[in-house]
Order: sequence, then C-alpha cells, then structure tokens
Amino acid sequence: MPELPEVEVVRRGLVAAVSGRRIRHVSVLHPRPVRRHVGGPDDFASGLVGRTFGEPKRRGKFLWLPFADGDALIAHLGMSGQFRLDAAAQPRPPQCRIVLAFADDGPELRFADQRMFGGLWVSPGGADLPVEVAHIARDLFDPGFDLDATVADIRRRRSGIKRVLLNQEVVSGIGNIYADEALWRARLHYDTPAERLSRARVVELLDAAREVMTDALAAGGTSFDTLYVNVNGSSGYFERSLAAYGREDLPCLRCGRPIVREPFMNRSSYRCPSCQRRPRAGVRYSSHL
DNA sequence: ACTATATCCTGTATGC
DNA sequence: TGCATACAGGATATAG
Repeated sequence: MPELPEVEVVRRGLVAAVSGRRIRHVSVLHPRPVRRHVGGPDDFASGLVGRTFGEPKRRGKFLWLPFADGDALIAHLGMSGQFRLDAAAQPRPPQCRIVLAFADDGPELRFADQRMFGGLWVSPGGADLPVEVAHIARDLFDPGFDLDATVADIRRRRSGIKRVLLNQEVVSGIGNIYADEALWRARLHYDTPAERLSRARVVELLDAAREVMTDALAAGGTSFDTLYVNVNGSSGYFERSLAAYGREDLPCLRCGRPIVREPFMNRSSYRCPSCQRRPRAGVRYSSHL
C-alpha cells in the first residue's frame, strides 16, 4: 500500500540505482503492467533500449524517470508494485513482471507486482511533467504547493473529509493509511463534511498529514508485510508508529478507548470513537481547541 | 461540473 | 482437507 512516503523512499533508491545508466535490454514478462503503454509490450521493450536515465521525479504517488531526449518512463506502484535492484544471476520471483538490463552490466532493475494495479509506460515528451501526471494535484512536499488554494478547494467540496483527502486531484500522495492517521491527529471523523470545516481546521488537518508523512519517511516508510520494500528489498519501520490504522480493538493512544474499524469506500476506516466523534447535523468545526 | 460507485488483480487469512 | 468468502486499496471509467 505505497503512499507518498513509501514512493519517495523508492524514488530516492532509484536516484542512486539508475541515474545515468543506459538501458541495454528490456524483458516484459507479463503484459498487464505495461497496459498503459500505447504501442504495446514489444514497443515498450524495444523503445527503451539505448536510452539513459536522468534523475527520477515524483508527484504524489506517481514516479517518472526522464530521458535526455525529453521522454520519460512513468511508474506507478499501485497496490503492490516494487522496484528491486538485483544481479542477473539472482532468481526472479514469480511476481517479477518487467526486467531492465543495463549497458554497464551492473545489477538489473526489476519491477515486481503481485496484484498488478501498478505499471510502467513511456510518456512521449514527459520528462518535465508527463501529461498522464498533470491532472494530479501537487503534494504537501512540493515547493509549488499552494496551501491557501488547497484549503479553499477542500472547503468547497460537498463530500466527507476523508473522501476529499483521498482525492488525488485535490492534494496528492495521501492514501488510506495516512488519511486515517491525519484524521486521528486532527481529531476528525472521516464523514465530517468538508464544507463545515473552518479554514484553520483544514490547515490543522493538512499540517497533521504532512507531519505524519514526514515521520513515516524518516522511518523508511510503512510496511505490514513484504508487499512494500525499497529497492534493496527492506521494509520501513513506521508501522509501529501508527496510532489508528490497523489498530482495531487496541487502545487509543490519547484516551484509551478501543479503536474501531468501519467499512468505508470498499475498504476500512480506523478511528477513535471518543476523539473522533461522528459529526452531528449543523455543527461547524473550528479550531481553538 | 461534480460526486459516488464498480472494476481491475492475487495472495493470504478465515469460516464452515 | 477443501472450498468459499473476505480483505488489502491504488486510479479510473462510468453511472448518477
């Protein structure tokens, strides 16, 4: 379940692993992860040969690796995508979908993806900002992130605040885990109407999201299993720092009441039933707590 | 124009 | 032991 911190860990790994390296050969072992490549698997593979990677970029949960000619390789990890750097002699796991070998005969770059919600494809002219990524809002760590505009956008949405947080066209990089953590830190129920939040309350929430993702990044990301790993194959340590997500029946770290899990958008939401009360009709949510 | 929902996918865990 | 079901949840096409 890679979200912004996990994707950023992977990006940093790729900076060290592939920047400046020239592709010698590409193998597509499963067509699904290249489904978004316009020319199909064969064109994907042949079109990459001979190109040299620049410095990998990220917006929200999207990655792209620019080439000198102005094109870019886009990568999205989806639910279970992983990049691994391995010697060619290393056995490939069954989830390995795409392999890039390099002209320097160093370790090859492998894209593994169990559930195959993720993928790789070439974006013509996408080196600066791929058109496939342009509709994604800037994330909380983007130097160009506009706090006032984002707060205003959030407050005019007619939806519950968690739905808005998960909308990558409003603010990107936040997924189910960090949405629940930010809402817990801000003491908000996921169904609180976004339009009933004061400006200051929304700023508090975004601050909480930025802080929890900063902490997670410092810990190398969150992982519950082997589905999320960095390019070296190791997992992050942030799971132990989560206050809400995955903590059903465990005591709230503020008040001790057991955390509850509730169905939400075909997934789960975790919250403290005391600190994060269900909103009542007409109540407005301002700061000064 | 905006919001909500169905869909894709596979490995693991759980219930009967 | 086996079979069925639930669950994990990114982004997006489509329905409302």
